[in-house]
Amino acid sequence: MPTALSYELHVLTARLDRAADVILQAEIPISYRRFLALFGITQGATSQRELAAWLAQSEPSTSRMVGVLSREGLLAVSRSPGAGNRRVLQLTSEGAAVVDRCSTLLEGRFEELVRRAGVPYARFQRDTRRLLNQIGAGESSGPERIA
Amino acid sequence: MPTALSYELHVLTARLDRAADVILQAEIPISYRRFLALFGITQGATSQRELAAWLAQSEPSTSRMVGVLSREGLLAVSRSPGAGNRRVLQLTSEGAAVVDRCSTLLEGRFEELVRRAGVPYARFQRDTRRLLNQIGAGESSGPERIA
DNA sequence: ATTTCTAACTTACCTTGCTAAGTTCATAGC
DNA sequence: GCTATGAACTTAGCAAGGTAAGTTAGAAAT
Repeated sequence: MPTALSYELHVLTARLDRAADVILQAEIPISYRRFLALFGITQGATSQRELAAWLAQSEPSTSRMVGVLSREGLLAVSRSPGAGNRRVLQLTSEGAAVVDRCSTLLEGRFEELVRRAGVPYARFQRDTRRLLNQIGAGESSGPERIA
Repeated sequence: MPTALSYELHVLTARLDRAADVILQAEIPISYRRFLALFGITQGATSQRELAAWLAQSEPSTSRMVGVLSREGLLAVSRSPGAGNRRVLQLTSEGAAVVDRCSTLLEGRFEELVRRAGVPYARFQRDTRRLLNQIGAGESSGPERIA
């Protein structure tokens, strides 16, 4: 897929991620990826498997991320009896504060970028979602499972 | 930027990359990232710095990738006298064959996905490029420097 | 009650991204 | 000729992605 578009999409998201990292770390020592994991919990992911699906990543990666965030005191991990081997994920108050602060820092930044680029937000979003649905067809994972 | 769109873009490119990996490794033991590095050379990158710019990634990452590809015999690295510390990158015949084969495997796959999703390719590409130009404003790197 | 199955999670190991701090080669100034 | 500067690349070390294979807790089957 060295089609120009596919390559350009890759570069675009790589740059967006780095930009988000820079914005966050100017104020809080947290990476965008870690913020996203915490954010997923506020979006309804309550187990590691659900969080992995929301983040669209593998379970081992999510397991490690949960370990890191929990060791940093941003996340509480517990087991609820009678629920198999499942872990219950909850933000600590510190974790919730971090999510709030980060959300504020990033709030509107992307919309502003899209506006300055002269791209109609709704249209680009619709196109992106169509592609997501198309490529995700056949796989049951993804954010729609939770949201 | 936990804006829905920014998150969705991230998920989309992650899935595209994995899909490309699956397609390639079904036939050739090479990752999409390695293919992309080789492909960059066919697109005009002749030094590691240029390749890093084309791949929109850091020079150390590119340095390591070049080392790997050269150790695998896909890439020839040489110095040309009087050119500073610069390395000249060239595909070996095996490397060129790999690029050809991979290009064929991926050919049209992305366009097909876009078509099936009902998204107008040209429009989505134009939008993506506008966003790229906007976020890249101020940075001189990127494919346009070479292509 | 013990065995078996399944879901959820972990461990081990590798790839590949990044930054910060070195190294190397050629040129420019003295 | 010798030193300073700058460009290109490397080394070291960490972050975070992936797969394959292992573990654990409950449910199901006999």
